[in-house]
Amino acid sequence: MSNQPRETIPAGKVHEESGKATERTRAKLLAAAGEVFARAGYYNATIREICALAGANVAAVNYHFRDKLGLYTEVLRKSVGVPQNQAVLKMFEQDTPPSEVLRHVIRAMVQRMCGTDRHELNLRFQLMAQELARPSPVRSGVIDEAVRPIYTRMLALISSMLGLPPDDPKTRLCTHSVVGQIAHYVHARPVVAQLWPQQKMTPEQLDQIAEHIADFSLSYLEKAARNRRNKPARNVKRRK
Amino acid sequence: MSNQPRETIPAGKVHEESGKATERTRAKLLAAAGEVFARAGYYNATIREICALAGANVAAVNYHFRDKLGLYTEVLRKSVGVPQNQAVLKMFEQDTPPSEVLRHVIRAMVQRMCGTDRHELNLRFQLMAQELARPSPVRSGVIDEAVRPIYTRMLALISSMLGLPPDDPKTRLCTHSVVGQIAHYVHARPVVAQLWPQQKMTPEQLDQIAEHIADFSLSYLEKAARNRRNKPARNVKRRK
DNA sequence: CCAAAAGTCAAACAAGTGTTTTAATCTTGC
DNA sequence: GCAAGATTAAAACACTTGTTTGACTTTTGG
Repeated sequence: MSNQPRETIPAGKVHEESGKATERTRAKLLAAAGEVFARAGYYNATIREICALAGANVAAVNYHFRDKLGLYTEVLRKSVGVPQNQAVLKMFEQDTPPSEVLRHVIRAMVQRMCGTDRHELNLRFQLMAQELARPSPVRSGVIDEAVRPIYTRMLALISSMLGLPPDDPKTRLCTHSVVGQIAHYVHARPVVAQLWPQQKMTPEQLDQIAEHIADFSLSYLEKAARNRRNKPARNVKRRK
Repeated sequence: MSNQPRETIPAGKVHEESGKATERTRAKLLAAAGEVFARAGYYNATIREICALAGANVAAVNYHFRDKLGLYTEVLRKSVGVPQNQAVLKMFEQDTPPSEVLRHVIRAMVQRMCGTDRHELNLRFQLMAQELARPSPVRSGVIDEAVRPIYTRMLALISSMLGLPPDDPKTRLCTHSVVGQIAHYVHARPVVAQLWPQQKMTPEQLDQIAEHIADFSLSYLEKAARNRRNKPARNVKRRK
């Protein structure tokens, strides 16, 4: 009896991006979910918010994806499995000195994790960052498929700079030092904002942060590499 | 219902556990809440878990403290306002070279934040760490009263090492680099555990981590200080 | 000793969440 | 065109959480 209470599909979008209405709902849900999950993380995101953003009913999530976790998993698969993914890993195989490669990688991670726009490529990193801070039920899989590839290459890169095996504790520690500096600006953002109000996370400032992290890290890495080259038979040891 | 809303909690009571039963309940609640809040953070902690640990009824929280936030605030006040607090800040005024002070501070923060036992002193740092990752409604106050004092001294310390003003962007960036490395092991603990299973966070390994973070950071800080001393009129700039 | 206040307890309440149901609507194949 | 299936919608459900209630028990002050 009742006319459609709220705006049904506006007349003009009969032939949208992908033809069938059902596929459009699915796509809109995925897009909205990516947005919300990337901003709020798995637990803080609510299905109702995602559906409101997508203009869909809450039951749509259960129909198209099994449940919240199914939707999240699909978002991850879309985000992790895309070919651009390879572009990220290609960063590690540039034809430049390792220090420059590291600098590029750091800059990319800072911009993608801290930036506010969530297009395709950034999404992956922002989801990863959320997973770092508040692991979802699929944490293990996310880490293995999304985090570990980058982590492994990071280990390899730093390993080559240090002249140590990739699984040497020192290599690990250095890698975590680099990643930790980056992740800090993502995780502790509200705290940083209060302690350092001038820091507004503009693209220019993000670049400055990235440059600093690179400088800060390379100082140790290059020194350790020099020490290692001079006396390659023993551990790097220079304090006290 | 006759209680005036937002009445402050009776803070002057200093009776210990041996006192009346009511004070004992209060004390047990505070202890349990400290434990749970430090482990799970404000949002993940539940009143029911706290009360179960304290052996009290859920209504006790609303009776003795106004609500969950009142309990949390009281835990913070107990933890932040204690005289041991000063001991932490004293670390910054040791009669040793700045680099050694920094090393001590880093070691203390790593052990206190990452350790599993939650006695008095560790509590403060673990609560701070939780507040860094997932700010509670009283975030602003916590930062001003608990985080900022340490942050300010850290800025001052690194400022003195760099020969730059405490609010120089470089000083800020370096401070965040140090803190970020530490916080990473707290926030991303499950991820680190999966990527680096050998890392068990034993006291010995925590010490190794702390030493590394100090070495890693001092490399840049001391080099920057040297460069600054040699040409004090211009910015530190040495790459490319 | 005993009432009144303070404190405790089990239970209920209120609000938010993910999920399911049921019916209505749309799409599709014949 | 139309019935069967696919999709959507509104409401209800189940569960968790913080909070409150009202009866009960303990403590307190005279």
